[in-house]
Amino acid sequence: MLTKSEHTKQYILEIVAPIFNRYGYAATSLSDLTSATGLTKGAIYGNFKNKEELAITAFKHTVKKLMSLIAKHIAKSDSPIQKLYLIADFYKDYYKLSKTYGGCPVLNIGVDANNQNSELLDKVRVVIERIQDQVATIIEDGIEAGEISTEINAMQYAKRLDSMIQGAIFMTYTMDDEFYMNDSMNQIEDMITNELKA
Amino acid sequence: MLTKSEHTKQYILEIVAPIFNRYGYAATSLSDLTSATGLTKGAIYGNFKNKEELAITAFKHTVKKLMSLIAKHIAKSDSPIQKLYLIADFYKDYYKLSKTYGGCPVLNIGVDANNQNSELLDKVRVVIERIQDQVATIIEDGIEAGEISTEINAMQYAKRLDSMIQGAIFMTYTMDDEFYMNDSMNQIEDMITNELKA
DNA sequence: ACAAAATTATACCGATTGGTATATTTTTAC
DNA sequence: GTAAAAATATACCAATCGGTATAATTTTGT
Repeated sequence: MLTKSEHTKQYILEIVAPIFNRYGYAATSLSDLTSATGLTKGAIYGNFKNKEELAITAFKHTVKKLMSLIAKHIAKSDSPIQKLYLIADFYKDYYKLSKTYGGCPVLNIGVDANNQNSELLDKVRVVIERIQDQVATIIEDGIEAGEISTEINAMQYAKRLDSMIQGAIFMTYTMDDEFYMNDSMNQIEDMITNELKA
Repeated sequence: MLTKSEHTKQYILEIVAPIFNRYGYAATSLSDLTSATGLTKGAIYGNFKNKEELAITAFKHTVKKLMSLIAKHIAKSDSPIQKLYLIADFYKDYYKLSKTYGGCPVLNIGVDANNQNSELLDKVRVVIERIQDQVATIIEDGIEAGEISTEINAMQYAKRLDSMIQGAIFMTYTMDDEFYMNDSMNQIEDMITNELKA
């Protein structure tokens, strides 16, 4: 059974994570968090050392949820190349989905933390590397399974896909226009079909 | 001849623009600006109505400079398709270049202003649309000149290129790794050669 | 050179910032 | 049920926030 403070901790994260994600670290004040949670500074500082630790934990909290969702989506197929198509498919709904969490944490916190909060930036980098490793592993599995051309450099291709996805997320959010996400995912599907397929 | 306040205004923008660009609107305080410029609040508020107007003017200031640089680079050729190659070439040096200005203003201010400062966000959108219009015009010129396939939807392709470029900028900055920019520009060059060319 | 005008510096405003010490309340263990 | 412990609320801290009124300085036109 979870302790009382463990419940409060989760409750705080649930409320606070989208706020940090949406407004950024500096633009989020403690009073924003107390008024959103209905708790006082005493409760928050009793559960988190300071604002920075809270922001870092909140970032991890959101990433964990989103990673779990995409993992579940990818699991719909055992075929490596189908998993790649499923990644593109997942991101077609990503705008609506990530809005729930205050936007894409990798994009938002990545830009926000750059030249600002080296600890947070470090966490973002770790997440990006983990995502790319997972995609690269899928590609390597596809090569081994004979589904994907042996000419493909798995890690390079994973980075390329990641870069395209992040660009699509940025454009979709900034212009409030899903064209970018849809077009980019169509492009990625074409790449899988025309460049990756063995 | 420029008036005294016109000189001061330009001096303030020169110093202040990279700071807003790097740290974002909320994380930049007036005291950051006074200590960086060596001026006092009196001087700054004598030349700009408030912090927001200063941030907006600073954003326009940086964009104007960068747009002028890329325009000069593109002007090296009269051929539309060569202009597209020159755009890719320009961005190969963009990381080092934009660092001088505190990063890419479209990316940084775009993310920073989203759900935060609607006036600034609006300016970012205008800039993005202007850039895309210019690229689309080059593509259309290329189609008319018989250099580019008539199958190409100019505006759609301009948006696609823009999205890829912004993704590369984000990844390059966040990971502090120019691989992303180089790889994306190579990819764009391949697209020009294999998809666009008539 | 001098007065008028424009520009910049100083001093101050109330509000808010992140954070803490302590008091109060709630939960836990027996 | 009660005392100890844990968790939350309250009250307060110095520092800083954006902004302004006014004083001092500098530039301008003659």
